[in-house]
Amino acid sequence: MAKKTHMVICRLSRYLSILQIQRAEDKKYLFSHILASLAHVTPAQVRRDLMMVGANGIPARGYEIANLVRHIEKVLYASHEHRLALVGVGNLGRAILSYLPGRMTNLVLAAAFDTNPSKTGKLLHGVRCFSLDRLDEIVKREAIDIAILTVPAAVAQDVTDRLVQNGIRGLLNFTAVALRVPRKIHVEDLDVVVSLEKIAYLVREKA
Amino acid sequence: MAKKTHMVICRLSRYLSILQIQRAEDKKYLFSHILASLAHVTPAQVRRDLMMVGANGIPARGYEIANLVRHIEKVLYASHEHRLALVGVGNLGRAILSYLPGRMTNLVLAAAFDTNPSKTGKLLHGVRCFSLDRLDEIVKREAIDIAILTVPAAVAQDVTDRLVQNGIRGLLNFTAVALRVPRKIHVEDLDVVVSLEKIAYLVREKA
DNA sequence: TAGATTGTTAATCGATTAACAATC
DNA sequence: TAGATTGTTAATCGATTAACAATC
Repeated sequence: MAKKTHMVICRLSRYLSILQIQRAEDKKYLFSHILASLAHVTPAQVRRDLMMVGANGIPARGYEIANLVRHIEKVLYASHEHRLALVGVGNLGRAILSYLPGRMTNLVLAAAFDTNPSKTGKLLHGVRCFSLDRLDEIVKREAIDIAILTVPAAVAQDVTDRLVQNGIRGLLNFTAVALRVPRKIHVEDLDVVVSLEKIAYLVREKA
Repeated sequence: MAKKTHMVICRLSRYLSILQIQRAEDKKYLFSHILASLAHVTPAQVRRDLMMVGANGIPARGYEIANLVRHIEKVLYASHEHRLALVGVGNLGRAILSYLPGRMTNLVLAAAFDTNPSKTGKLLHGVRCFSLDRLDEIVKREAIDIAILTVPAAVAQDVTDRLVQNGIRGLLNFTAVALRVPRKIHVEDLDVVVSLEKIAYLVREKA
């Protein structure tokens, strides 16, 4: 299967939520141009994305929704469970902890880490919080393979190194730091300030 | 000036923070390949980005840091102030409110909105929180042109419509909803779940 | 000058778009 | 069949990479 870019994954995720609504309304088939208008993309884009995941439509009838959902879920959702850790239970970390549960399929928040003793040992939104000292031990024990990094910038690289050493393979980085990781590790940067600066830039340009 | 993509803006932002550290260490000039290694990109990439913002280097000496900072800031930071509103002071909204102040240049958080009466009227991290009923009035009065959307998915489109009607021109969308907006409005989607699903997908693919 | 840098140019790669033929 | 859809193909566009000439 070909590589999927962020945009494709993002669109597939969007299609899926639309399809589930359509299915709830007892529709069996859906035309690509209907799906396209609901997801705000072009019909051709929809068809290409769906071909990519291996789903075929029928001319004059469209795509079978149940079939489509199955195909998209196969690509989007892990066949096996991924186990996640959140490192850094500050304001942002807590917000993510409260937001995620129930919104993911086959992605399990298995642990949270923080240095603050007032947080460790507690259960936060159903997730056990451990001391950062125990990172190595817990990451291995819980077979965690993806981490969400919401620590202060100053310690971001150190924490990353420890995570990588203990077998982490994917990283969602909320810090503004350019993390240095081995090639095999996938890092996704998500900086709110950068996004806002980009929006401000585009707003000025379009004016 | 040509269009700048998200990646360019992201890199420029990264260069800037590195340059400011270098300047603090009293360095006057910096070679592109040094900057490149610090930002984890190729030297050619750095040079292209810097040419794009109109900065010129000197062979055998490199780029003058002060000059460079000026050029990047000119592109990255607004010449005039942008005023932001945050709509939806839930867990995520609060986290963003606490995170942003002091991290932005020429971007001012002018107001927050929520329906919950226990939050309205208060000052949250230095930002006044208003009732959602007063959205139209306040957005106009405060000349807000960019909004951060952290409301529940169910009301996202409604709130967006009201924001657009009152002159918002850029939108950072944290909801999973595909917002329908006029062409002139720039929407940036930032969905944590989608990012995690992408990471999980890439982790599986690389395995 | 020699060496290491810079800016420039053409080539590559990926994703998107547009035009077309095939299908029910 | 006719009409509206689908899959396929070639063309376009943008960003990145690689190779080169110019500069201090």
